[in-house]
Amino acid sequence: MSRLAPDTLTEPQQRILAFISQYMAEHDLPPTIREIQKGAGISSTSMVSYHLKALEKAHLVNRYERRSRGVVPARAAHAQLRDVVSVPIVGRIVASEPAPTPDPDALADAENTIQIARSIVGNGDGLYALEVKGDSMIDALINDGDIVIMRRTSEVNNGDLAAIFLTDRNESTLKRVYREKGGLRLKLKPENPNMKPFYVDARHAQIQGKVVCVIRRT
Amino acid sequence: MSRLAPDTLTEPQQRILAFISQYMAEHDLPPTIREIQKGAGISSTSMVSYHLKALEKAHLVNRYERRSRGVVPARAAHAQLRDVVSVPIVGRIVASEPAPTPDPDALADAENTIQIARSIVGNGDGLYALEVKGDSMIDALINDGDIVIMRRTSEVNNGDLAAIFLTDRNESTLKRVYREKGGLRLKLKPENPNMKPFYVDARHAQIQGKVVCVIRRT
DNA sequence: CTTGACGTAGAACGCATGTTCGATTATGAT
DNA sequence: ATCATAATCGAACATGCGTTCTACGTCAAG
Repeated sequence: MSRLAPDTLTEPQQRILAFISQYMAEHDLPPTIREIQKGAGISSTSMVSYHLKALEKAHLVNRYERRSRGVVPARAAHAQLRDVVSVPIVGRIVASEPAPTPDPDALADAENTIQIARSIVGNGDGLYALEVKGDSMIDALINDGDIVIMRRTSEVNNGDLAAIFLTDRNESTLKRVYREKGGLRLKLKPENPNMKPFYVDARHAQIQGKVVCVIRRT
Repeated sequence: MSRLAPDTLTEPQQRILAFISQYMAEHDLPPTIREIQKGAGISSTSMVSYHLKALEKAHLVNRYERRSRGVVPARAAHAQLRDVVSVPIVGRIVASEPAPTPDPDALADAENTIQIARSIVGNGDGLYALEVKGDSMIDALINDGDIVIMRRTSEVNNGDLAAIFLTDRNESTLKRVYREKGGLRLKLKPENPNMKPFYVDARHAQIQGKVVCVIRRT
C-alpha cells in the first residue's frame, strides 16, 4: 500500500475521505457536499469545499467541477486500477505438448476467462491462464484441474517458476529455473522439495513464461 | 448469469441501461436524468423518468428518490455482489498444531487480508485463510508459503478437501474425506495421486472446515 | 502590535436536477 | 368505431446542490 503522505492530512480531511469511501460502498454513488458535511461532522459546506480542495491537490480525490456528487476517491477514478483483472484461459497444458501461448487476437469471452484480484497478480499486462490436465505437473505441486496464471516473458530471474518447453523431449514442464555455467546449462528444480533437480542444455530449452499464481478451486 | 426477462425490455430501456453502465465505468458516478436523456438518445426527461420506472419495477436499477444521480444499476446496488471479497488470514497452519479457526472479533485489517475474486470463491460468508508453513502439507500439493482459503463448516460431503484435526496425533492435515462403515471410519485421501490413502477412527478426527481454494503466489 | 496565512461560519446566489402535470398521439383489443 | 392503455412531449415547479463572498477568530513571524 503506497499512500501519499497521509500524515500531512488533517484529521477532518481523513474523516472526509473515510466517509466518502464508506458512503460509496453503501450507496454506489458519491455523496453530496452537504452529506459529507453531516457524515464527516464538518461545520459548514464551505469548510467541506475547503478541505476538498486540499484533498484534490493531494490527488486523493478527483472532482467534476460544478457537478452534483462530483467528488470520487482518486483510486476509483481510473479504470486501470480496478480491483479485478480478467485473465483469458488460452488452453490446456499437457506434459507432452508445448504450453499454449496467448493469441493476441483471442477475445476474452466470459466462458474462457478467470477473474483474479489485482492485489494478487499486480499488473494485468501479458497475463494468460492455463488449465492443467492430468497429473503431469505433480512435481510442481500442481494437479489435474488447477489453473496456472502465467505472464508471458522471455526474461526470467534465477529461482523463478517458469514454463519451459524442452525441445529435445518435445514437452512442457513447470520448474524453478537457475542458469548455470554461464547460461549454458539450466538447472530445473521441481517445486516439490521431495524431488531432485535435474539439468538440461540451455539450447534445448525455451522459456515460455513465468508463473505468477496457481489457483486450485475445490 | 440470470437475467430477468431481458426480452420484455423495450429498446430504449436497453439503451438507458447500457448507457448508465458505460457512464459509471467511465466516471465512477451515476449520470443525471438529463445526461441519460442525451446519452441514450431519449427525447425528453419525462420519458427517461418513464422508462426508469419500468426498469425499477423490473429490479434492474435501484433508485434514490429525489436525489441527484440517484439511479444505479441493480447489480452494483448491494455490496454483497461486489466482485472481490476480502478474506482474513487468521493464522498459519503447521502440521503439529490444530489449524486456527476464525476469531469472530478479529478485524480484517489490510495487512492480514487477501482479496479474492468472488467468481472464484462464491459467497464470502465463513471464509478465512491460512498461510501454510513448511512442507507438511506436501501430500495435499500445498507448499510452504501457499495460502489456503477455507470455509468454516462442520458438514462435508464425501470427496471434499477438508482440514481435519486428528486428536490422537494432535495435528492438522488437509485431505479428501470419505466416510466409511456408516460414518465410524474416515478415509483420508491425499490430493497427491502418488500417495496412498489412510484411515482413521471418526471419533479421533474433527473437521475444521473445507478447502475452497488454494493460492500460490510466485 | 501588526501582518498575513490559515482555519471557520453562515448565508446567499444561481444553475442543476428530479419530479409532476396536462395534453396529444399510437396501439390494440372488443 | 370505441375505449382503455401505453407511449410521448414540452413546460413548469420546487428544491437540491456546488460555489462564492463576507466577516470573524487564531496564531506565529516580523
